[in-house]
Amino acid sequence: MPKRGYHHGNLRQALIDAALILIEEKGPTGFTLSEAAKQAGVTPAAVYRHYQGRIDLIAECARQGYGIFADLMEHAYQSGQPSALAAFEATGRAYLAFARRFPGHYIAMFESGISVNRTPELADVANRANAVLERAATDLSQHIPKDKRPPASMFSAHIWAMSHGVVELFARNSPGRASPFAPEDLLETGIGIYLRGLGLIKPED
Amino acid sequence: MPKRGYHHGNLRQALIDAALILIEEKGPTGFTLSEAAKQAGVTPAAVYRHYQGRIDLIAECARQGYGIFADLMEHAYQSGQPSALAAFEATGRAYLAFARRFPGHYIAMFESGISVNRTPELADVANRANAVLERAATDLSQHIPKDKRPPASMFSAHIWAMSHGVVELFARNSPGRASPFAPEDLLETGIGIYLRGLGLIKPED
DNA sequence: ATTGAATGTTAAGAATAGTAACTTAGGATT
DNA sequence: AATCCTAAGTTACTATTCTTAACATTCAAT
Repeated sequence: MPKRGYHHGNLRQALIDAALILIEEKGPTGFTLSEAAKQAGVTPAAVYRHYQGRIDLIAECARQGYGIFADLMEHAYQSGQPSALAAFEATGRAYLAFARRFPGHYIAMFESGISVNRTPELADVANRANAVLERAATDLSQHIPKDKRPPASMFSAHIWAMSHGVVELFARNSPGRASPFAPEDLLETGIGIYLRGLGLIKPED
Repeated sequence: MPKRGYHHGNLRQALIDAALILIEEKGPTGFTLSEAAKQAGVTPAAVYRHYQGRIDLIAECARQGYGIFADLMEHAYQSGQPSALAAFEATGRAYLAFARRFPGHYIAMFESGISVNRTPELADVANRANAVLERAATDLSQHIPKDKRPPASMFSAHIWAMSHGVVELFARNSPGRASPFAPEDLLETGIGIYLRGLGLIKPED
């Protein structure tokens, strides 16, 4: 931990780190720019040297989050190759694992109200993540007869929706909405049933 | 519209109405208690005669939302009787219809970070909504052989997750995350494939 | 008519967001 | 090495918001 003089040295990232912790603790609503500045050991006004304001700070959290997310999904996809099914399932698991492991990023990305079209850069990295899932879906689609095959983008949208829904409803510590099942199980069984519906895995599992 | 004197007459509800519009426009984060008060034509301090603060105001929006939600789901369920499948599908459609028609309520319920266990009253009404979906799932489950039947609560959790995911990702005007499909189609096809996976509808549809 | 409770308002505090003007440190150029 | 430019902080200030406390008004029941 480098002793800090007048200049911080790495304030830009320190603010992100502080914001991520605060977002995780108190939600994207519940933290103030001043708090993030204090966490980083700096006056509130210093933040404006690096970000346009509070929202811009959250947007950068989201941007970094999408980057990590896309990398994880990509890695999971590769790890399942050459089996299209294994790759697909690993990608699904990676979704939930990311939400668990990077809650601050996840919230900034999906629960903060930041539009993904805020900047072209943000849109790009978000598309990259989306593309991995869609590719996994496309690969797997090949095993469905062409005439009964839903568009890969629809396939991937379904999976994304279920994954996101499980995360939002059951993986966050939403007291009261707790289901008796672990989110991982919920997602795995849900996707399993869905894939069976597409004829991609056998009835007996 | 009654001319307003010193006393408002129905401030409690007027604040809710104002908050719902503001939530819809600017998100649960983006509106201030003062704005809601101004909308209702009253000073900020007056709000505290009826609510403990901003969060409490949002919580009441959520509570009313759950009430409407449960009623709609209940009605949809009844409308599909006596067919378990029709009732189930109507219930699913009602979910999305509610999100579309009452966006402010929906956001207060699911995107505001309000815990459903904030008050016993809130928990009750939320459970009532949940119970409808679970009952629809239970009914439909009867058509699955007992040994291959997933628990109804899991079944309903899957459907809820997919519904919620579709709403969050594709039904809100999330620019950039727009899919080429209408949310209604996405949900209907998604649930259709899922039900097929359970053997509840025939392969040829 | 009087009184009490409910429902407003004004006034005042602390905190926050954001802006402007000033200060310091460090690096490049000479 | 001395100088100067720029990046990155600070302090100081205003406007807005949240929240409480004290005061004012209306309504309804005696």
